Amino acid sequence: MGLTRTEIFTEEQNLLASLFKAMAHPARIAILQRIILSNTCICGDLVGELGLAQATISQHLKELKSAGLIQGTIEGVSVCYCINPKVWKLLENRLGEFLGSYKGTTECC
Amino acid sequence: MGLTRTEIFTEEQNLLASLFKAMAHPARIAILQRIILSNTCICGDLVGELGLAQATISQHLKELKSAGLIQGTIEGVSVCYCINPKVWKLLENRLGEFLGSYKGTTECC
DNA sequence: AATAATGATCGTAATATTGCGATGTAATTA
DNA sequence: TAATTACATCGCAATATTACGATCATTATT
Repeated sequence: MGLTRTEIFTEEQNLLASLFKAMAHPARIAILQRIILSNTCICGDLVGELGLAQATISQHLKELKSAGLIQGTIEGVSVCYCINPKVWKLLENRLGEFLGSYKGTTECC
Repeated sequence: MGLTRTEIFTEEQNLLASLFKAMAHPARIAILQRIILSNTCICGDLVGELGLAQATISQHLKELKSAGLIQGTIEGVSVCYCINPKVWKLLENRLGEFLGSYKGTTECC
């Protein structure tokens, strides 16, 4: 017990859940917003701007990266992160589909 | 340590994160999909259809309810759940806004 | 080469999540 | 009223997440 039984769900359900999970933390939302804002990538800035330790930021970045939402390239001494356009589009599509599948027509409960 | 430092983030960031968190599990995605499918509410059916114990389903329903995504009303001996249209719309708007704020214009990393 | 700067990773403590059996509760049926 | 049905809640074990200090690796500067 204690671990998600992914095997009993569909690919789609697991994919959506994992994308949601990657964004299910205010720090990661903040990181994404910050990256989007200054379209051109950043990184060390994040440590200064969010009030979290460097190790913590790095960990959150890793999660976003392993979910595919962002990508990072080494740029001299620092690392430049930016949105992964492909995955972002996929997310937009799947999410739009999922959320849009509910047409609040008939009032029930 | 070990607990999310919500106080250092904005309302918006915390709200988005909590909505994502509510949906960050395949079982809860499955439950939402199932509720959406048969627009009219259900409940005990879920236990039969997803391969999880009744206690587990009940727990997931509670999380979805406390996030405001669904609502339940007692219907005789059983409980009828359905989407909370208001929160769903809010979710659609906020999410659309957030995802849409990225215009994959300039390629960077 | 020595030092500094930038991040990643490790180890650890605190807390949260997931899943389930067992039990409790309220309404329905016999 | 007793039994049944449909859920909720409790309590527990296994695992995951969050945060951070400390340390490691890599590149840049002196």
